[in-house]
Amino acid sequence: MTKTQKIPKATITRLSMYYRQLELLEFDGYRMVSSEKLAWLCQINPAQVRKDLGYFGEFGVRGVGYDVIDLLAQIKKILSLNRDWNFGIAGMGNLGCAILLHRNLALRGFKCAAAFDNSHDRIGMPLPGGTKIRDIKELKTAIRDLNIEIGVITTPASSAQKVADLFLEGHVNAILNFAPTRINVPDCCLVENIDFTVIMDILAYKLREKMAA
Amino acid sequence: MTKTQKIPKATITRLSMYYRQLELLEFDGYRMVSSEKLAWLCQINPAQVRKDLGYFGEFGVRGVGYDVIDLLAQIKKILSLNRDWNFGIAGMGNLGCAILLHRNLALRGFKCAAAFDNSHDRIGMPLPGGTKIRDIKELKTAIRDLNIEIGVITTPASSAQKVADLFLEGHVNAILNFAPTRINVPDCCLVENIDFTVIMDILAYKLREKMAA
DNA sequence: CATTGTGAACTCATTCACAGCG
DNA sequence: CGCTGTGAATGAGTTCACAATG
Repeated sequence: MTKTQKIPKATITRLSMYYRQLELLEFDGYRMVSSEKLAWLCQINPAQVRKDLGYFGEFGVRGVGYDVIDLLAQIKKILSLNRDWNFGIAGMGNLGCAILLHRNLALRGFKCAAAFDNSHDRIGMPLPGGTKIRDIKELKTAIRDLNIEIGVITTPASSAQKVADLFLEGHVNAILNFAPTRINVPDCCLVENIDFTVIMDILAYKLREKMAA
Repeated sequence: MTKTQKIPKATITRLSMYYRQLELLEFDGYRMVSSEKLAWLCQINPAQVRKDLGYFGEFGVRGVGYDVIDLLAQIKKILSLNRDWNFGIAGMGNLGCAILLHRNLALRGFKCAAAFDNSHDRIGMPLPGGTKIRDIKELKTAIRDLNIEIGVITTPASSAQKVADLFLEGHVNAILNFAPTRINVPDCCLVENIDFTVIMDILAYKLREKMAA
C-alpha cells in the first residue's frame, strides 16, 4: 500500500545496503532472513529495517521473516534497478576512468554510454567496449543520441559549472558531482555530491576529537 | 566557550563547506561576510550558519558580520586543518591514483605518504614525489615509519576487509573506505564510507520518482 | 540599526513496545 | 510462539523569532 508519504533519504540509502546484503545472503544459500539478522548485517536497529520496508509495502511473513529472493525483487523495483540507466562522464582523468571501469555499477545496470573530455590528448582514446573518448563539445548531441539520463562530473572544480550547464542544456536532470565545488542547477535537476575533501575534513575533525578525549 | 555538547555530524560537513566558500570570498577580496551571504552561497538557512558556528564560539560582530580571514582561521583550527595529516592508500587502480593526485587534498594538508598494492605489475611503479608503489605486505611497517594516521581503501570489495585489518594492526584508526562493501572494525576506529553504487541507486530512485510525478 | 547569538518551537528520523497474524 | 507491521514515544537537527550588542 504505497502511501503518498515523505520517505527519508536515509531510508533509500539503507535500501541500497539491504539490497547488497541480500545479494550476499542469496549467494550463501539463505532462503529467509529476519529483520534482526538483516539489521545486524547492516549494523542498525531491527525496527529501522521493518519501518523502512513498511514505507513501500508488506513484504514479510509474521513469525517467519522475509523471503530473500522476493525481497531482492521488491527492492530492485523500489530502487528502479529493474532497468538500465545510461550515464555520461565528463572529465576522463583517473577518477573518470575509475567510474567507467567500476564493476559494481555496470552489474546493477548503470552503463556508461559515453565519456567526454576537453583535452586533445585524451579525445579519441579508445575505451573498453569499442567506443572512444569524445570531445566535450559533442556532449549535447551524444546525450540525445545515446539516451543519457545521468551526468557524472569528474572534472576539476574550475570546469564543473560549465559541464553542469552543458548537461542541463541536454536535459539531463540528474547529476553526480565529484568536483570539489558546489554547482548551481535549477530545481528540476537532482544533484548528489561526493566530495573527498569534505570527508577527509570530517575524519580529521573526529580524529583530533578522539585524541583529545 | 567550547561547551561539551553533542555536535551534529552535518555541522562538521557544513563547516567544511563554509571553509571553502570563505577561501573563495577571501580570494575575491571580501573582508567581511554576513551569515545571510554565507548561507546563500551554501544554499542553506542563515540561522543554520550561526548555530553551527555557535557550537564553537562567538566569531562574529553583531550588526556587522564575520571577518573572513578570522573565520577561516577559526574553522581551520576547529577542523584541525592547521596541521598536516598523512594518509596511506591501499589499491592503486584508477581510483587510488585519483586520490593520490587530488590537488585539493594536498592543498589542505592531507598528504599521501605511501601507496600500496598487491599486484606485482604495480609494485615498484614510480609515483610523483620520488616514492614507489609498495607491496601491501609492507603496510604495517610503513605506517609506523611514515606516521600514517588515515587509511584509504580503494581495493575491490573482496580485499577491503583484509586491508582494513592490516590498517588496524598498524593502529591506524581512521579509515576512508571506497570499496562497495561494509567493513567491520572495533569501536576505536573511525570509518567513513564513500560508495558510488549507493549514490547512483539514490539518483535512480529519485529520477524515477520525479518521472512518475 | 543591522546582524549576531540563542532559547523555544517545530520538523524530521529513529527506537520502543506491543498488537496482529501466520 | 516468533516475527512482522505500526502507532506512540523519544531523540536529533533545523528553523524561527527576538533579545543582546557592537
